[in-house]
Amino acid sequence: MNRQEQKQKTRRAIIDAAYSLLDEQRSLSSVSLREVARCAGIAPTSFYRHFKDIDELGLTLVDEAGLALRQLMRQARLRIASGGGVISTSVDTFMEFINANSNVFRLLLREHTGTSNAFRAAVLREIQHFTQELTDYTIATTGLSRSMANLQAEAMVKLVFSTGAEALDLNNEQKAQLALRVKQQLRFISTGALVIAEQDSTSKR
Amino acid sequence: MNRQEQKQKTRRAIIDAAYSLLDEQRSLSSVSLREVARCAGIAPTSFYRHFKDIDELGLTLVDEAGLALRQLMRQARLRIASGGGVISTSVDTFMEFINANSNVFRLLLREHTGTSNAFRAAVLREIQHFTQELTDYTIATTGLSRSMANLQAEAMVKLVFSTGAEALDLNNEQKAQLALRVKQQLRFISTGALVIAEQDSTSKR
DNA sequence: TAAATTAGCGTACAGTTGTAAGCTGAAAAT
DNA sequence: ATTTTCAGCTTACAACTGTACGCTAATTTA
Repeated sequence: MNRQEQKQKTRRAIIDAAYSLLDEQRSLSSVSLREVARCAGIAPTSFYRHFKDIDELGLTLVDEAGLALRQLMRQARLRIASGGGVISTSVDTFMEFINANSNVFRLLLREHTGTSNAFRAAVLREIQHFTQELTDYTIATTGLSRSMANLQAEAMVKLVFSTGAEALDLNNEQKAQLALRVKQQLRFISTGALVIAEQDSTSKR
Repeated sequence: MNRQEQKQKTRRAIIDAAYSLLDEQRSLSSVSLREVARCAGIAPTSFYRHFKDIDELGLTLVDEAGLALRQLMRQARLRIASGGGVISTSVDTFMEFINANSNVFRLLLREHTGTSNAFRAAVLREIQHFTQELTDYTIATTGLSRSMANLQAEAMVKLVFSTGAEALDLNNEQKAQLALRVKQQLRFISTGALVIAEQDSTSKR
């Protein structure tokens, strides 16, 4: 085996070890370098051959998590194209993501309100990316103004993330009920934005 | 001075010390018993005369923070009674709270998505309390059904908390803009809920 | 006044942490 | 074939953690 290949493999082992440590009870800031190293099967000091800090590893994890989210969005768009309501399909996709990658989503949630400025900023960037794409989609499909579409998208993303956080602690049946609730709530936002946009445009004439 | 009084005073010192340590960079789980003791001006072991754990202290903090929130809600209701829109007044009150008690709000935010089940549950209870009162208020002022009012209130609370989290990192001007945005978004929800409720009732006839 | 209670302290210990220093052996470069 | 590079190791250390144990001095109780 190549030297570079071997190094990449170890790097993967470190990243996977970190993910596996991020269960319900642990956050990035409470995971120690030695613990990660132990779990990855390397000596503590070997960690430095791959990352400068635990923080550098953390940023890598956030980036990977963000990438997973973006892939999720693409998947959702594909499903919409092949029929099914926008809201319903998006929520279902999101919920599936949370189920399948709960540790990844938990990471984003925790670091979103976490103690590291760098991590917070990184997560915020990912969420804004998320919002941006939803804004564009909204403009294209509803003809709303950019500012209105952006307001609507932002509200929706915040609501969905907030609901996702709640879903993490629930069983499957409760998750299904929660999904129904959030779909209805998203319809409130979408309908409200539409009505208010109409009001604004007619009152100006 | 009484012995009990003295003990209460020290207990306060411990609690205040913990709050003062909870700045942008620290969370409850990263604050050590020794650190709190040091900051409160007592010996590490004296901590145990007041709390069994660091966790017991944490729960006390969450409870106090929740109480502060409930007081905030009462204050907001008073202001609404003396004129001013419900939404606008509530958001302004909330934003003032975040400004004046940022460490308290940060505590709630962090522990809401944090690593301790007990803390998460405690924060969740406070938020549900918050939602419940808004639901009742909505029923009383709009005549919406309980289920619709509850959906609306839940969405609003999640949106406001989410926005509050974002506001923590911003300067005053940005906060003001954010407040405007969230007010508009809340109107989306309120209007949408109303319209959909009407649609539902007419379609049934 | 004598006895009991107790808030707070000092000492101590075992366990953890991050990371500095230098070694080894195998892969890569010359 | 020889040298260089470098991923991973072992050892080591100082700093920090939670908390057990027992003492002290002051307040409270009897």
